[in-house]
Amino acid sequence: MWTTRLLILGLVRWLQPVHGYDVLKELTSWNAEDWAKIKPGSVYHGLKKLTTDGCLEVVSTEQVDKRPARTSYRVTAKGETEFQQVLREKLWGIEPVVDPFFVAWSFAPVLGPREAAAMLRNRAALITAQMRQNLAWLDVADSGDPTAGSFIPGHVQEAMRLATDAMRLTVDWCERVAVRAENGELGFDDERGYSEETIEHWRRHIRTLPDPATLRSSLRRGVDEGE
Amino acid sequence: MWTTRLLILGLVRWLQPVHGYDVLKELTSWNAEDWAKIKPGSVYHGLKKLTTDGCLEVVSTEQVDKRPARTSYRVTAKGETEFQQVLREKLWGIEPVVDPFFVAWSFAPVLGPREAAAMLRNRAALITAQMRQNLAWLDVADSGDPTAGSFIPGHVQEAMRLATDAMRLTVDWCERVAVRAENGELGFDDERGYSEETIEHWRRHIRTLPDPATLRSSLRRGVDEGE
DNA sequence: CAAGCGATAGTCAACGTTGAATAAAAAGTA
DNA sequence: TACTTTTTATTCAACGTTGACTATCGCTTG
Repeated sequence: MWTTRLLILGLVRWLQPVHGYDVLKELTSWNAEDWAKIKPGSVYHGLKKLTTDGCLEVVSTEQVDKRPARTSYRVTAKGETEFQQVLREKLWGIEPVVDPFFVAWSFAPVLGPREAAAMLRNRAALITAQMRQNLAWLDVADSGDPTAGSFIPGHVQEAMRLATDAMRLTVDWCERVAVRAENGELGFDDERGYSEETIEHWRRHIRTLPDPATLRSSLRRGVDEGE
Repeated sequence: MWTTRLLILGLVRWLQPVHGYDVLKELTSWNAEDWAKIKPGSVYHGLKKLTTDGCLEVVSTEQVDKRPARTSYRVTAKGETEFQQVLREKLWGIEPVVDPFFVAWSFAPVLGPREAAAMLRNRAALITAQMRQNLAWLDVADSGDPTAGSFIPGHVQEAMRLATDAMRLTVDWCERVAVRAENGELGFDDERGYSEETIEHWRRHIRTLPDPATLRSSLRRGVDEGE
């Protein structure tokens, strides 16, 4: 994906000279593994690919003691051009967003009206919880004393605000559609309803919300003294 | 991605017995290449993988004349179990949505306040146009005479409605943030503004909206007689 | 009637992604 | 002090994705 490549190129450009692990740490502090689905293995591959493509160059390969060698990179002129080019191509264009939920939702009629409604209400609850975390996060970012600065750039805060509003929308949608499902207005096959126990069974197998502590740790960097 | 696998499994389950090309055609009629980012190559691979995993089985391999042989599939008991299992796992759980725009947006400060504002307004315009197409689409689905039926299932219509509302939200966000960017409230570096010409240059290189005809053809199946 | 084009039906090599493995130092803990 | 866990730093084989390719049939169009 271009997202992986742009993210790496942009981070090297910003932090240069850097080695892979530092890029990785920065990405982790951005929580990018979540919202950009980028994994460690891809970062190292990306750095090597960008290098063979002439967008990055190796600054040094230092070895301290017996630890693994660290290779440092910096962007070349070609890399800078590609960065500017791709950044604008992606910002000025539009691209459909894939919400994996709606892939599964295509087959929602299989659930039948009762389970579908229960599922949607469960979803509303989960998303509401996430939304609250976002709101708390934005609260901290807002009220962080402006001198020390809350290290969360304004444009990132705005992105978070949009995400939060989108969640609110989704929650309302879930509740509205749950009602429609129950009322048989979506044409779901009534025969296939599942018992309360089945639903409880599935509910138990669901991954819970990401640990609030995880989220907070990614925040720590900016608000350490805030507690 | 699990989306590819579930989509294929679900479609074979629904259309069985089917061969690859028919699954492909169905996916195309769903416009799935857009909203699920699934490509032909992946479909054939997916069918083979699901077969070696014991979720599908080959019904027949018929050869008509000298045309390429068509392999037909049907789901096994194991496949049915996996379908039910995965479907619920994904519907009852939540998973972060990746909006590639926000990957690029991370580097928005590079644009400077002027280009950022112009970019956001351009984005608002593009998304507004898409939104109008969605609204027109929903209009047709709504007013399609209920006897012949508009062949667009209620739950799909609802999904489209949410997507449309999310677009409205995004458009407002773009316009609001454009103003903030211009007012220097986002801390973008002022030095890096780009001239009108540069902006015009980039604008010219941007992919335009998907051809309305494409969208309409995916609709044809349901509303052929509507024109 | 030949040429061209789209639909039919699928294969495959090249590429990107990812989980797992490696391995040593530093930090925590009993 | 001895033990375990975490952090540092990266490699790699296995797997999934994708664009490009093959090849035939049927339909239109000049």
